[in-house]
Amino acid sequence: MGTSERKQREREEREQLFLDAAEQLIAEEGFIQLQMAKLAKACDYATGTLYQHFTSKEDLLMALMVRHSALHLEMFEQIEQWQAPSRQRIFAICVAEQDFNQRQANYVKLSQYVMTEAVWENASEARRQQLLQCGQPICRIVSGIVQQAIDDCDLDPQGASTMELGYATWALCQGSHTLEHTKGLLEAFSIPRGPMTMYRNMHRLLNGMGWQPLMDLTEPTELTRLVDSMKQHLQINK
Amino acid sequence: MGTSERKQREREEREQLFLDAAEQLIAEEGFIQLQMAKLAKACDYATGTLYQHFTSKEDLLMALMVRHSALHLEMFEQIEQWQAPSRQRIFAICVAEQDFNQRQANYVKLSQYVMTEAVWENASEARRQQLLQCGQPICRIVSGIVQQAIDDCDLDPQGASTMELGYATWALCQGSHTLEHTKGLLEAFSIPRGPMTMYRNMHRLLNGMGWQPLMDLTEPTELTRLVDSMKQHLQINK
DNA sequence: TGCATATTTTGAACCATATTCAAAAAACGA
DNA sequence: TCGTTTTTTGAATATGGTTCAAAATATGCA
Repeated sequence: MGTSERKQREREEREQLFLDAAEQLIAEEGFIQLQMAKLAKACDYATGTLYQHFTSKEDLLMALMVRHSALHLEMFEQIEQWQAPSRQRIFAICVAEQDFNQRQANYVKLSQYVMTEAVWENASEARRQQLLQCGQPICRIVSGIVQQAIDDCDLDPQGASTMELGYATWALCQGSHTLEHTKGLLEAFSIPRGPMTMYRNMHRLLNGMGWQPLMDLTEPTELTRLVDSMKQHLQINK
Repeated sequence: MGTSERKQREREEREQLFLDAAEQLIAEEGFIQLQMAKLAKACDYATGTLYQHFTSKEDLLMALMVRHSALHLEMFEQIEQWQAPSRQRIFAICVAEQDFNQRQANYVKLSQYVMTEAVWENASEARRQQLLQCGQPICRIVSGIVQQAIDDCDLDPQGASTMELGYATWALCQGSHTLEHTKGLLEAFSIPRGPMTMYRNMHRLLNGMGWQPLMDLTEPTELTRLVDSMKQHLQINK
C-alpha cells in the first residue's frame, strides 16, 4: 500500500535530517559536545523522537560513521575505475584515505571513538552489522587491486590471501591515523608530522610484499612526484 | 622535615591502592563498568578522596595506563639486554607486545579508549605528560635496535631517522591491535584471527626496509620456528 | 463526515554517575 | 590542652542520556 511507503520515506528523510544536524553540531563544537536534547531541539523534534531512530547516543554516532562510509566508498570507487598499474592504485587508496582524513579530522576522531569497546558495545546489533557491511565493498575494491597485481605478475602472494595483504595496508593506515591524532604524541617522540612519513612507510610495506614496481626511497623527489600526480588524478588538490 | 616525607609516602601508597583496586574491578567487570563511588567504597574511602589523586575519571584511567607502561617497559628492557641480531630483536619487540596484549585484553581496550579525544582531553595535563614520558624509554630502546641494525650494516636507513623506522613498526602494531579488538571485524572480512597474520605483515614491513636478514615468507615453518625460539627466550610460554 | 482505534510524538520525569564542597574529623604545633 | 591547619567525608549538585504516560495525530470504517 502506498501510504506506508510514503511513511517509510518520510521516516528515512527525518533520519537524514537528524544526521545532517548532528554533523553540523559536531563540526561546530566537536563530537564530545554532542547532546541528544540539543540535537533534537535543533531539528524541532522532541528528544524521544530521536530514540525512534537510534537506540542510544552511541548508535547515533555509529550511524554517522555509516553515512560517512558512503563518501569513503565513493572515493574508492573512483580509484576502482582508474586504469593504472596496481601499485599506483593501491597507493592511491592510501593517499585518498589520508587526504580524506586530513580534511575531516572530526571524522577520524569519531571513527577512533566508535571502534572503542565502550561505544561499539552500546550501539545496536543492527547498526554494527550495517557498519561492517559498509566495509565490504571497500574490501572488495582493495582485494581487487591486490588480485590485479597478482594477475599482472606484479605481486607474488607467497601463499597469503588477497585479504591478508590488503589488511596489512589497512592496519598501517589505521595505526598511523591513531598515532597522528593523539595530541602531543608525535611531538614527544620528534616524529615529523605530515602525510609523507606514512607514505614512505606504506611504500616500505609494499616493497616488502615485493609489489612491483618497487619504489626507491633514497630519491625523495620520486615519491613527491608520485603523490602529486596521484592527487591530480584524484582531483583532491584544493 | 620527616613528617611530610612520610605523608608523601602514604599518599603515594594510597594512590597505588586505588589503582590496584581499579585494576581488580576492571578485571572483574570491564573498564566500562568502573565507577568512582564503587571504587572508593571498595577501598574504604569516600568518593571525594579519589579526587585528591585524580582530577577526573579519565585521569584515573590514564594513571592506570601509566602504571601498565612500567610493565611494558620491563619487557622491553629484557629485550634490550638480549644479545642477538637486530632483526631478531626488533621482531622480539612485536612478539612481546602481541603476547602482552593477548594476555591483557582489557589493557589494549583501555589503551585504545584512553587515546580517544574524549578521554585524552579530559585527563590532567600533568598526567598526559606523564604518559608521554613513559613512552620515551620504550622509544629509546626501539631506536637503539634500529641503530644497531644500521651499525651492523643490516639496515640502510636511506635517509630516514631511526625514529621514523621505529614508528612504522609501532603504527603497524597499533593498527593491528585496534582492528583485532573490534568485535566482529575480522570475521566480517574473513581475516584469520591470531597473531600470525600480524607477524607476517611485520616481516613484510621489515623486509621492505631491507632489514637483513630478510625473512622468507614462502616457508611457513621458518616463521613458526622463529616465534617459538623467541618466546622461549622471552620466557613468555605459558 | 464522524467516530473508534492504532500509531506517533511529546517533553517532563527519571535515572545513573561524575563531581563538588561545606561540615566534620584528624593532624599538627605550641 | 587548645587553637589552627589539613584532610576526609558523603550528601548535595550537576549533567545528560533514557523512558514513558499522556497528548496529538493518523488511520480505517460505517
